[in-house]
Amino acid sequence: MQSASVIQDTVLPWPSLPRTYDPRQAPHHPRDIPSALAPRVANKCIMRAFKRDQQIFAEGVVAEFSAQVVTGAVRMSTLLGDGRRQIDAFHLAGDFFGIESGREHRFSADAIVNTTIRIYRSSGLDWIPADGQFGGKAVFAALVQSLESAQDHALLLGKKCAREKVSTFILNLAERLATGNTIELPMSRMDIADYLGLTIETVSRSLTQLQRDGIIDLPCRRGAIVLKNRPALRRAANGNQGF
Amino acid sequence: MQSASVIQDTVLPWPSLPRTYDPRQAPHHPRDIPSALAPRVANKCIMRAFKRDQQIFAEGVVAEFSAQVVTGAVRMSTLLGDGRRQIDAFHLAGDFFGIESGREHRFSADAIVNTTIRIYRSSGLDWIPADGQFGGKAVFAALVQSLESAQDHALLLGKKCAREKVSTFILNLAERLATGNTIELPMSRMDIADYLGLTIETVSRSLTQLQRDGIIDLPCRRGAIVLKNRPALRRAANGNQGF
DNA sequence: CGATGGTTTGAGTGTTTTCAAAGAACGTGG
DNA sequence: CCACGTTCTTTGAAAACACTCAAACCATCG
Repeated sequence: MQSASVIQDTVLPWPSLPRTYDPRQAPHHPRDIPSALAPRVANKCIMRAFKRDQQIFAEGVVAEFSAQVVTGAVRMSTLLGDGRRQIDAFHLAGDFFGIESGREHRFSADAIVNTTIRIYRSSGLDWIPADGQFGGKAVFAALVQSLESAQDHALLLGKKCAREKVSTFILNLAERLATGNTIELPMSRMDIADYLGLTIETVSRSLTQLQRDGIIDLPCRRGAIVLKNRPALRRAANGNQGF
Repeated sequence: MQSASVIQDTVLPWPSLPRTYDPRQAPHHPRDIPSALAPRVANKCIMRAFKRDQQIFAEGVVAEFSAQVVTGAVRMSTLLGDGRRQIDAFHLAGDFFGIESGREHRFSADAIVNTTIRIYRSSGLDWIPADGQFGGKAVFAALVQSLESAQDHALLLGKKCAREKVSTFILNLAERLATGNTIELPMSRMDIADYLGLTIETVSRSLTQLQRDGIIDLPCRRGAIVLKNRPALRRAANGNQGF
C-alpha cells in the first residue's frame, strides 16, 4: 500500500465527542449517529486521532471520506435488524478503508484501540478518473484487496469449523502485524467472535484447545498470543487435525 | 450492467473439449486443467457457448480473459485442500465475472446450464487507464458489485441460520432473475448447499419447511420454485420466525 | 419402461450454542 | 500501593441446530 505522497498532514487532538459504541446496547439506527468525520478539506488529507471504541463513521451515513489507518486498528461492522452484529474486516496500520461505490457507507467503522487515521476527501467512483498521486490505481488496488479479503472471509465462514476459523484468524493477524511470534490482539473476544461467526465462548474454547495442543500460548496479559508452532497452526487452519 | 458497446460479436460453436467438472471426483490441482478460453482476440470480444457443467476457466490459471454472461448461469467456486468446495457467487445474464487483480484466477468458473458468454481480452488492473466504451468505470462498477455481493455473502454465512440462508437465497435469485413469482433454479441442491455453507439435506429440509409454511411452493418439475408469500419470505430471510 | 441421478425423508450423532457461574485482569479510589 | 468493583474471559452442563449415514422417492433420459 502506498502511504507517501501526502499533501498535508495535520494531527488533530482527541475529539471531545466520543460517544462510544457498545454492541450490547439497545440497537439504534445508524443514521441517528453523527459521523465523527466533521472536517471537510478539499484535495488534502488530515490526520486525526480516535479513542478506543470511538466511532469513525456510521453505517448508512453519506460517504464523503475514506481513510487509511496510520496507527491502531479499525473494525468494520454491520448490524442485522435484531441486533446481531457481523464484523466484515479489521483494518491495521497501512490499510485503506471506507472506499464506497454508493452514496452511503455500508459498514460502521470504529477504532478498536486508540487509533490515528489519515482522512481523504471523498471515496468511490469519482476517484477513478482522478489523476495525480493518489487517484486511480491505488484506489482500485485497495478495492481489489477488500474484495479478495471478503472472498477469503466468505470461504472461512462457509466451510471452516471453529478450530480452523480461529487458527486462520491468528495466522492472518500474525502475518499482518508482523511482530514476530508474540502478537498483541487489538480486539476483544467479542470482536473475534463476530468476525468469525462464532460465540465468545467457542472462540475461548478453541484458543484454550490450541494452547493445550502446544500450538499457541496465552500469557496472563490479556490480549496477547504467542505462536509456539507455526506449521501446526497452519495445518490447524486448513483442517488437518492431527499432524 | 451495461451490455451495449460491443465491437464484435461472434458466436462460436460448442467446443470439442468439454472435460466437465465433477466436485465429487478426486480433487485435482487447478493448474492441471487447461483453460477453455483458448481464443485470443485483441481489443475485441467474442461470444462463446458452454455446455452444462463445462468449465470456463480454472482456479489458478493465468487470468487473460474476463467475461459477461449473456444467457445461462455461471458458478464461481474454489476448493479447499481436502475437497470441500465453496461457491463464491452465481453469475446470471448481464453479470461480469473473471475480473482479477492478480496474475491468476482465484476461482474456477463453470457453466451451470448451457450458457453463452461474451469474452473480453484481459482483466484487471490494466483496465483502469483504459478509455473508450468499456474501460474504467464499467470495470470498477462490476468490481464494486462483486465486493458488495461478497460482503453480503459473508454476512449471510456468518450470522444466519439455515432457514434464513435459504430464504435470502431464493429472494435474491427472484430479484435478479425477475421472472415473476416462478423462478427456474439453474443450479442443483449441491450448488446451493456449497453456496450457503450447508449440506444438501439441510437445504432440502429448509425448502420443505418453507413450503409447509405456505411461503413457497415446490412444483413437481425439478428446479422450479414458486413464491407464494413474498413478505413472509422477506421476514424469514431476516430472522423473524413467526410473523 | 426401466435405469439413472438428483432430491427428499428419517434416525442418530456431533459440534456449536445457550445459559449459568466462576475466574482473572484492569481501572479506580482510598 | 493495595483493595475493591467492573468488565472481560474462561469453564461447565444442557440444549439446539446442522451434519452424517442410510434408504426411499421420483423426475428425467435413454
